[in-house]
Formats: sequence, structure tokens, C-alpha cells
Amino acid sequence: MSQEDKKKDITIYDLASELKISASTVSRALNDHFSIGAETKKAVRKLAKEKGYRTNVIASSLRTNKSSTIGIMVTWINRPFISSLIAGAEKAAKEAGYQVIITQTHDDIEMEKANLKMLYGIRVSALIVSLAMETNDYSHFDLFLDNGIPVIFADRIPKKSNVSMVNINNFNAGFDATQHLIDQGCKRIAHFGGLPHQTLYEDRCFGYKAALKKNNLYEGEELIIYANQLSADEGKRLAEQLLTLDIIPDGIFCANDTVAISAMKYLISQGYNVPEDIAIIGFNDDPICQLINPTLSTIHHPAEKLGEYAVAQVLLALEKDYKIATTTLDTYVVQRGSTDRKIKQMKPLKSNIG
Amino acid sequence: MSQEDKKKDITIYDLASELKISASTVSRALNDHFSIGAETKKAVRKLAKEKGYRTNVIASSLRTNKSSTIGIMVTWINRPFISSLIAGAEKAAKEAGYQVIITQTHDDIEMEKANLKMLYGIRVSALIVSLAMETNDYSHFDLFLDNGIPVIFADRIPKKSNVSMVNINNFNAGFDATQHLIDQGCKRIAHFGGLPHQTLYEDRCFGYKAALKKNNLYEGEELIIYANQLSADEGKRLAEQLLTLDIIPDGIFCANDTVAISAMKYLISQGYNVPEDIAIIGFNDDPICQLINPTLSTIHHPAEKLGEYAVAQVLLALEKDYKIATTTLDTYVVQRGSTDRKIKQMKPLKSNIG
DNA sequence: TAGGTTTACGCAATCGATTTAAATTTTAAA
DNA sequence: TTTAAAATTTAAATCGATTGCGTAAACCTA
Repeated sequence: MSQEDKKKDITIYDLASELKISASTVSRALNDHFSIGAETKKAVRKLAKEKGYRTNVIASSLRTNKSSTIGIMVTWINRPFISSLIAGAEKAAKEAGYQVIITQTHDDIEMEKANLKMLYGIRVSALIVSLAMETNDYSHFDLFLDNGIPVIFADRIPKKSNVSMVNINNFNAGFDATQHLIDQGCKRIAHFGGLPHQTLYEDRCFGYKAALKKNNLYEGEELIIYANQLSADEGKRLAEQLLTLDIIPDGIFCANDTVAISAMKYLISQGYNVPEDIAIIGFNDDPICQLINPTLSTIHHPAEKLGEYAVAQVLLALEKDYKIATTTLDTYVVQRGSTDRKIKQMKPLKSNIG
Repeated sequence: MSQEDKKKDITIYDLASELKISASTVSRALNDHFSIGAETKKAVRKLAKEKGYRTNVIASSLRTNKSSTIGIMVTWINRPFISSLIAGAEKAAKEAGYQVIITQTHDDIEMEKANLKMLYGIRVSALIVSLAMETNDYSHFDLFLDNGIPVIFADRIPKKSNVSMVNINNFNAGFDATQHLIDQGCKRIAHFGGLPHQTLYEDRCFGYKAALKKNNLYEGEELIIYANQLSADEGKRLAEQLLTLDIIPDGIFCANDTVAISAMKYLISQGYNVPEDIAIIGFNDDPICQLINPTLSTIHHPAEKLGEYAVAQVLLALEKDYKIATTTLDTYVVQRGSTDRKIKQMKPLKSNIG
């Protein structure tokens, strides 16, 4: 296709000259401005439709310094709960007449910064962010905040209070997960956690500790093992480390499903029975939890709802003056095979380790 | 944050007036135009850096009718091989100085059209597309093609030849998968396929048939069962349907892993042994293949490479006049537990059904 | 040194939609 | 019939970067 063949876009000027009115009238008619007569509006819209007019959003954005686009910046789009979050946000955004643009940071701060610049460049109307794992300096978001562009942090939220956020109650979730293990008879419970400078992992850990304390169970720093990435590789590493302990725990609360599954596989390969010897509960309720054997108990993460609420906050911030707000959603335990000791106890059971 | 507080962006005019030169010179200096003196360029860049100047890509796009952004439109970002494709494309795009914007169609034609308009609206420089399942009319892409904006179809490609594409050799893949089952001793092989109006599924099916023919095995239309969505639910449905056949096949080639896994689970739940009674091979090599029991044999899909090649074609199309080209990559069989009959045959084996 | 080139830069138009302020037409009250 | 008020519409500026065209200054060459 050579240059000359390119179709030229229809502009408001084309419509204006054909209707023998001014471009400003066309613009206002298309935007349903009150000052334009009903007849004129109808005529403009009719012709616009006929001619296949499509507003040049670039020009519009240049003038208004806005777009009808919400940027979503996440760590990895292939994480099930992240894509659910996006799906929820897309749904809500679409209903409100907004488009959504997605970028991923691969958990890398530099990419986070680069994407941020890009999204700022295309003048997204608002931004929904799930932070990169390492991020603990938030100054690169000032570009948006200083310009009054709403930023909503979702799930991986920053440790500062003067920003809008949607998240889950990680403390309660950690507590519930641990309590669930306790209810299944676990006496010595380990925790595979994410880096505690991310509040969500810290809170899950706090919940875990609180449950131990409430039930008068042993707490010890050696029971908490941290993962940098919460990846499958890390899961194996953590499980290996777990097995070096003097007393092997009989329950593990993992900060995500990926680590839980990987650890479970490794422990089983080493001859441990799950849940009899070691019960395991994950976090997020990824679809894979139901596909493995034993199926993985986990905390259900309302990721899709989180996305919807994030957009709801965006819309509020866009309509009114910029408001700070935090929405916190609840989670619940999903019991599956990896912690289901009740049934097993029907049959004679070999005694737990530790 | 109220309106008045907003920081104003630095423009080339700000730089120009401070340096007492014209805005055009600033613009050219920043773009390294040959006609600008080295001294001037240095001074402009220095001040730009100091002042934190950031080019307004919206204004630039308006003027040039281009952006430095590549749009990627896929069906579902949470499919492992799709996110790999995106990762590959992002990597290649980044190296070439392009940004990437992702949208998903949820396999819905209307969303495909809406996203297309949006991406056109923000003047992406090029588009990489994996088609929605139902798409068999491609006229909505004319908006791009008629305007000389490169469109590269990836993986799910259209049934027309005058467009650029990157894909895998689905015929060979289907052949290899089937041949692999045959090599494992399967005599009667079923195929769970995607809708054949998508060429990739059609080709896999052709490969399947060709392998049967070459090995003089029974071919019958009842052995081919089509799925609309290739989802887990469908996988179960297809397996149920398979069990209604007069003679139960001893091997299944599934058009994706999701269906394969779901079908396998169902068959095992019905008392069949995999791979002894029925061997199963999937397609894509999703990570989950290694996590289930038995592990799933599959066709490795070079999705990430596909993404890289797609961007390579974009860059070619952008540099030169728009060229049509097709890149086809090879796949290979990954043998895992679900087809591993050789080892089992060491021990006495109950005879295959059918 | 006159005339021709280069080099380096500025002017002003342009991209298309929006918006302020002003002009025009219509309506309604006096 | 006037005239103020209301309802429409328009002209022109604007958003910020790019670019065709023009030109002054510096540099050559014969």
C-alpha cells in the first residue's frame, strides 16, 4: 500500500462544509452541547454517521489534555488473579464508556517507570496500578498525582496513606488461613511469605501470627520463610529449607498458590503425605488449585471485584474533585484436599511429624 | 488536588524562549535533525533535561499521524501461550524503541471491533492481532490496511493471503502429535478440535488425518469432535461424548491443553487409565502440563518467538513500504506421562480397549 | 571580490477538536 | 413596532510538536 492510496479521515471540517455550518457547531453538536439546536444536532449526527466520521481522539486529547482511557499497570498479566482483576476493571470501564489500556511491569521498577511515562504521555484519564514487587519508593507516581490524574492502587498497595486504594483484608485472610489449618489439627504451622516491605504480605504474616497467638501455638522466626518472587522455583527452595528444620511443621500457609503448589509437589516427592503429614493452604484461588492432586485449599481472592471497585473509584475521582479513598474487600477460605484431614481421620492415620 | 495546583508541562516553547531560539529549532534539535548545529543541539538537550521536558506524544501524534506504539489485540491475556506471545513482542518492541499496548477481545467480535477503533483512534503505529474465535469476516481491519498501518496476524490468522502473518506449522504439529500417539502404540485415535473455520484448527486436523492415513489407521468422522471454546467445560463434554462411541479410542489428540487436561481428568474419574487405556496429547505446552498427574504430553508452542517475529515484521513494514510476509515456525512434541506407554510396557499391561 | 554553496535557523502553516468571546437570529415582552 | 432577553451559531485562538519554505550568515571558488 503506497502513500497515495491512504483514505483520508473525515473531520468535523468536512462535515461542517457539507452542512454549510461552522466546525465549532459540528463539534458541539456531536458532544450534545446544550447551545445547539435540536435540528442542527440531528443533521450533524446523521451526516456524521453517513460519512463514517470518527472523532480523532488524539486531537481531542491534545486540546482537552485528557483521553477516555484508563491505564492499568500490573506486574504480570498471566497471573490468574491479575487477569481477573483486569477483566473486572474492563467490564466496569466499558459500562462507563472508558477504554482500558494494559501494560505490564514484569515486577521491574524500571519498566514500571517507563510504562508510567508512556501512559502519562498518552494522557490516560486515570491509572490503576498493582505495584512491582520491589517498589518501595513512589515518587515516580507524582507525575500523575501532581497533575491531578487519579491513581488507584490495587492489591499491591503502597505504604502511604494519602492515595486511593482497593485491596483485600490481608490480615483477616492470613488469620483465617492459619485458623483453618489449626481447625484441621495442625499444631506447628509454617508460613511461606512474600517480602514484608509489601504491606499485603506483611499483613498476611501478621494475620498468621495473630492466629498462632490466639490459639497458643508455637511461634518462631524459623517458621517464617520469605520468598523474593513467590515463583515456582522459590516454592521448591522454601520447601527444601523447611525440611532442614529440627522439627518439621505439620502445616504451611503460603502467600500464594504458585509457591504452595510447588512446595507441595516437592514435599510429596520427598515422601511426605499431604494433608496427613503436612497440610498446605495457598492464597488467591488460582484455577490450577482444582486441577492438581491433591486439590489445593486456598484463600479466595475477589480479584474481579477488586477491578470493578478500582474503576468505580476512578469514576468518582474523575467526576468530583480528586478524593482519597480506600476500599477493602473480604476473602474466604476454600477448603480442598490439601488441608482436608477430617475425612482422612476416619481411617487409621499415621502420626504427624513433629 | 484542585485545578490550580496542577504543574504545567514544559513545552518546546518554554525551552525555545529560555534559549532565545525558535521552537522549530528546539524540535529539530530534540529529533537530532541534521540541519541543527551541534552546539545548539547540546544546549537544547541540556536544558530539556534540566527542565524535565517530556515530549507531548499526543501533539506529536496529531501532527505526524503516528505514535511509537504497537497495539496488541488478543483474545485472552490469561492464556499462558498468549501472555508468552505478548512477552516476546514486548521484549522485541522495547529494543526497537516502541511501546506496547495490550487489549483483549474475550473472543468476542464486537469487542474486537471496538478495540480496533480505539487502537486506531490512538494512532498505534502497527497492530499485532490474534483473532477472536468467531471472526471470519475481516473487513473491520480495512480501517488499518486502507490507511497503510501494518497489521500482523499472529497464531490465529485469517483465511486470506494478502496480509502479514506469523504462525506455526499447524499441519506438521498435528501430524507429529498424532504420529507420536501412533508411536506409542495407539491404534484408534480421536481428535478434539477447535472450530475448523479457524485455519489453525483446521490445519491441525488435517495433520491428524494425514498421520492416520500414512499409518493406515482407521479414520472416521465420529472420531473428530469439535469444541466451540476449547475450554475446560468443553473438555469434559467432549470426553463424555467420546465415551458414547461404540469403540472407545485409545488415543486422543487435543487441540489445546485446557481441553486435554479437563478430558483427562474426566476419563480418569470414569475409571480409565492414562496413558494405558487412553493416551492423551495436548497442544501449547502450558506450564500446568507439568503440574498435573499424569503430566501432559503436548506440542510445544513457540509463543514467545512468535511475538518476537511479529514485531520484527512490524518493524520491516514500518521502515519500508508495506510488505506482505508470512513467517511460520516449527513446533515439537514434548513427551510426558500422559502418552508414556513405553515404560509401562515393561510391566504386564492390561490390553487396550478397542 | 563577486557570485555560488552550505550551514543553521526562523516563520508560519498544519494536524483536528475544543472553547471563549462575540455575533447573529429568534423569541417574547413592553 | 421596539427592544431587551434568550437561543443559536460563528470566528478565531488554542493545545504542542512538526515541517515546507525562506533567509541570513559563513564559507568557498575562480
